[in-house]
Amino acid sequence: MRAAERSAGDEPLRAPSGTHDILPPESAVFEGVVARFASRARLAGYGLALTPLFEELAVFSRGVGSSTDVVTKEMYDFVDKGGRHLALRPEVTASVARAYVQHRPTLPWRVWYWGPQFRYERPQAGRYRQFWQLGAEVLGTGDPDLDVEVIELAWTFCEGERIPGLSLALNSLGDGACRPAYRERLLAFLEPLAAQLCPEHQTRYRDNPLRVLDCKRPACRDATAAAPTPLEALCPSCRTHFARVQEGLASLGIPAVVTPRLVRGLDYYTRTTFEITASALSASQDAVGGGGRYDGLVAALGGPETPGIGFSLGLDRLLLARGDDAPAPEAGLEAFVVDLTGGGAALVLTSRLRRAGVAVERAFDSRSLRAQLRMADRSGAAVALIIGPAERAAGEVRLHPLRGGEESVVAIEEVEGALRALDGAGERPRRTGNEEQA
RNA sequence: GUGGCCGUAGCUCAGUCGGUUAGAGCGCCAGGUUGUGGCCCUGGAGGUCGGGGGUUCAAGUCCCCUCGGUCACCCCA
Repeated sequence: MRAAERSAGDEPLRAPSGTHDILPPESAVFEGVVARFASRARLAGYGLALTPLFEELAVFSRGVGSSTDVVTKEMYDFVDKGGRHLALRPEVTASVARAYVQHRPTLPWRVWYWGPQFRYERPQAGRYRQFWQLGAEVLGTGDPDLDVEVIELAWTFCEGERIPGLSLALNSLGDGACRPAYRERLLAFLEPLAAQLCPEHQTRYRDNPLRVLDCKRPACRDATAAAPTPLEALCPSCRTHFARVQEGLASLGIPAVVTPRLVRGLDYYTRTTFEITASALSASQDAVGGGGRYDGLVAALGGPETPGIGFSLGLDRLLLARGDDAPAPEAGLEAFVVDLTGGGAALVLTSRLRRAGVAVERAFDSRSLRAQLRMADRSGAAVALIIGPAERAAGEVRLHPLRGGEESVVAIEEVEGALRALDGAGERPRRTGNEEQA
């Protein structure tokens, strides 16, 4: 079945598999989360970085690592009309590092971001082909205090979003000094056990032995029960760094759980790595976010040796973990214009009010008064502004409160003042009956 | 990539052993009230029963294929 044939059929068009529409009113929840993250990030000195949704393939193959699943099987890559080999971004950290190399802003450089990412995987609950992330990255300092600060931002933000059952896993993977030696040691350990590993890792363990530690299949779990962990192989400076990160987290009251087998799927991590999980998510997709230090990434992309650390949070999963409390938000409308004279009066009045900063809607198609008032009621507006032939002739507007109150008539030039007055009065809850009668 | 479950109206679903013109609730539209929303009442619009093939006098219902959705494995956010 060719794609062309498939789309030529007369089946209704729908969003591609693994993507989903985020529409009102739920989209307002999404919007709110992003806005709260933005303000937290700003407090900590981060600026917004908007990098392209697609990059040269090499940004990811060299940045993320050519043996990772993300790069080998999950990338949406394509050749454009100019023959460039591009890929939709499967994550953002590598893009940020590329942007740093390209523009060389002064260090330390703190940026936050949000936007969609793409991975070609089989969709399931909490896992999409286009998914949304919030994240932050800091380049230019290897100070462990920064690790603490970055983890704190991720952690306190999740807490602030009232996600139930949060926990924080922490590990250190070592650096350029101790990791290669550890890798050899692990390989030597795995070599004689290869036949006992799960089918997938029987050959793959050579490319990326650390991943075997993280494999959830019983075969690998049993075979590696006694395997050395990166933590016990840390060199002195990595050990000191990790100790200070733990101290710092403790001093802020952040409950990190040291998890020696936490590996994570991207190759660029060095030293500190962490993952935030939520018990409300299904056991296998319980990560709402994760991150870590990547002191070699910038150099791998052709820049100078520059340490860095960051994290990203899955927006879709954040919302999923928080449950369906999606607070159907009000439209926020102040007024709804009901025009019984053909619509021209509404056209002029809504325009005038909107220019004055009043949130206002109207009906179209010259519908009946009853129909227009029904729309006004459902719109959530506080008041209907009725213009019939009589009002129009007199240069007036009838103010009809929709949530209780007395109807009144004002000169059309004074509508804004009257709305303001009503708004002021509404601040003291005055229930004048009229709502919910048995 | 592998496996389980599910496809009937915009939404949630019913549809008996295969049997007449495929139903309900919600939503939407109109009217009840010639200028007053919600509640109530009446009426209306809206369906390739996912698609194709087969069995049968007869298929929403049984069989095969296919497409789509969903959940899980794997991996990750």
